[in-house]
Amino acid sequence: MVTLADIAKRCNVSRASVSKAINGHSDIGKETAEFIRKTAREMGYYPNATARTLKSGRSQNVGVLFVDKTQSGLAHEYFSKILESAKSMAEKLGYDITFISRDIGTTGMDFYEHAKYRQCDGVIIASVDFEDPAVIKLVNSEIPTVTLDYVFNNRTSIVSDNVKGMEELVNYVYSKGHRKIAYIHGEETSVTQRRMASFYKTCADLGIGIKPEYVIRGDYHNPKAAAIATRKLLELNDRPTCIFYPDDFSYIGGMNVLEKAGLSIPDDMSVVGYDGILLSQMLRPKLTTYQQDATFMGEEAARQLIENIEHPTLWLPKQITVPGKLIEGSTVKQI
Amino acid sequence: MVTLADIAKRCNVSRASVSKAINGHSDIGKETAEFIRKTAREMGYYPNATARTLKSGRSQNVGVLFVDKTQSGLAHEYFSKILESAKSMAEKLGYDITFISRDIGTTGMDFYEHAKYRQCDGVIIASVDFEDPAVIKLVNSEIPTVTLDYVFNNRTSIVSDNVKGMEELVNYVYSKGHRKIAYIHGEETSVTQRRMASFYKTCADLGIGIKPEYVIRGDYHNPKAAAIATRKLLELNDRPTCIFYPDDFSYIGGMNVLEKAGLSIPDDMSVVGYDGILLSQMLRPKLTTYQQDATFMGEEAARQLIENIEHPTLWLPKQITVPGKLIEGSTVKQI
DNA sequence: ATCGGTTACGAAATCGTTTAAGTTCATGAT
DNA sequence: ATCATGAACTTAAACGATTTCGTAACCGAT
Repeated sequence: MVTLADIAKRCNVSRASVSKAINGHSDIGKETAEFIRKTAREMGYYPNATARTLKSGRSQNVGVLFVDKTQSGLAHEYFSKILESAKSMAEKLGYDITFISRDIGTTGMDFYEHAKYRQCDGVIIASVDFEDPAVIKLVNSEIPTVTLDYVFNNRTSIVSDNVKGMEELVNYVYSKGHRKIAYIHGEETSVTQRRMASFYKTCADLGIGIKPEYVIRGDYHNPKAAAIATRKLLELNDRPTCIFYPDDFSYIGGMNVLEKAGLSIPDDMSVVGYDGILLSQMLRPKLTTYQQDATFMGEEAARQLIENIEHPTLWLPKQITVPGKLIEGSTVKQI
Repeated sequence: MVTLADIAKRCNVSRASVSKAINGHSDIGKETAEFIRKTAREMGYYPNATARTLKSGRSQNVGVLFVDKTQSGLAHEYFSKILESAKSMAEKLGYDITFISRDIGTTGMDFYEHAKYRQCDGVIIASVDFEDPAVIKLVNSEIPTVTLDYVFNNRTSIVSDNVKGMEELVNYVYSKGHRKIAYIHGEETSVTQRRMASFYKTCADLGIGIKPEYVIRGDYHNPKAAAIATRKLLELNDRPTCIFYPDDFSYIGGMNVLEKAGLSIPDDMSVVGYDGILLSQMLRPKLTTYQQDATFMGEEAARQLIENIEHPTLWLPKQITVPGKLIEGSTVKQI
């Protein structure tokens, strides 16, 4: 391994000068610096992140917390897209990405300790139980963090605009003539709360009442739960004319139930999803859904976090709401 | 931050003794060690991976190379499952996971240099272009590596048993009476080669000839390509009775074409997929497919890599073939 | 009393880099 | 001629751990 000392010896300068040349500091002669850099290249030098981190306290490494309650975190297109784009952006800005988990090996480290152990400059938090004390400890620590789809008031957060999303969907199906709208919602999370509130409010603003039995609990990314909920809706005397699913993937479960019941989509039942995953646009009929801009969210998370890391003084917690867009498929009939 | 020195001072011992106590070395008194550990706990000490790595040369960190030609790497359930399970296993064994990419920031590091820069103890390589010189450089370096679904003769590899998978699928549809079998295959990769070879061989063994026009190129994870290929097959005078798709996801494209053509699955056309992703079991009719054991593959990759890292002397390159299992859905008709 | 062998600990070097605090020397101002 | 200034380097001390070697103390055996 080529070290600064090797280059220093070859160039007849001190290690300090080599370091300065490599890092482009100002107090080094232009020619000397160039000569040193040229020699370094020739000798096949590349820096040692570990030594650099130890001395400087900065690792150029961001952690990601991506714990998966439902075992579907990474398998979920929405989250994997966020991760993928956050990774690309972080790399573009010169940072690597390391997964932060609890309890690596046998050491009982929590998230905060793990992040410190690896000297992460910051942490991106997504798809976790945000009420977990370990998550709260991390968020309240001195380590910069950015949360996705959850807001802590002292931190920057990137949230998909669930209010607007739900509003647009409701308005859309309303414009198609629907008044009896059912909503199969996901498990109790802040995202669900926001969507539900927006659902109720938009309906109220439009002057449509929603029967209590039209709002049923399902689960995100869970076609089976959606199937069960769909069956319940079909058993009602006064059936809805349109069903909102927790997300595109869970809609598959509902789709099967509807087809088995001999109901054609959208002629006998209209449906909408949420997420805008690739699959939804491959199904026939194409699903009407609200596409969240996961790519932008991931990029923005990385950008904001690194901004916070590199300019801690002029940083203020921001709440960034990312709009998506309604994708008009063919699953909502004009009535 | 609490350091070894702080603990040493508090305990009135040397830093060396603290290190020994923490790491459970033998040349330290039992009681002293216990006392030191207790004090360390009280003081809220946790080690600094960076310093440890710098001195010891071991980072307890493995890199993953997960480059995405098709932009679908992480979005692909198969690969995200592999990653997820490799991550869990690595963590269980005391290792963290860092993504290794080319060209972090503006430095022109290749994969090998990047891995060295971060002092990765080993690298898991999946879903990349294995003929990329940068990948080959990494694989031929002194850094332990494990490859997934690709074999280098000097390295351990974990490959899904594509030969057996294809064989079982062909035998299955043969047993259902099919003789005119079409195969829409993925892009040219070693996996495709293996599946194709097995497809032809199994058909030959069964004594069925395959018309050249029954074998068409599609793409992995690409419903549109599958749709186009499916249309071509439907235009044939002598249509196949069963179509093999590159994978479950791309089958969606074919499914739409078949339905639009008024062909019912499996009554008018039988189909099989590959992968066994969650979606395939949610569709109706349930897709007949070959489920790859992605979870085991990821775990095994981590296990093997860490074995190689920790016992380099008694290590030999291994090629581990992981069988999957046929999932009998309802998309193949008995004829 | 001496010797060899453990056991338990400490001193000090080391990993590769960064950086605060000098030092040297030429330059220009007074 | 003197002195402040600044550019260009060097020195040396960190950063937090690990690890080799050394040594003191104690044990039992001769």
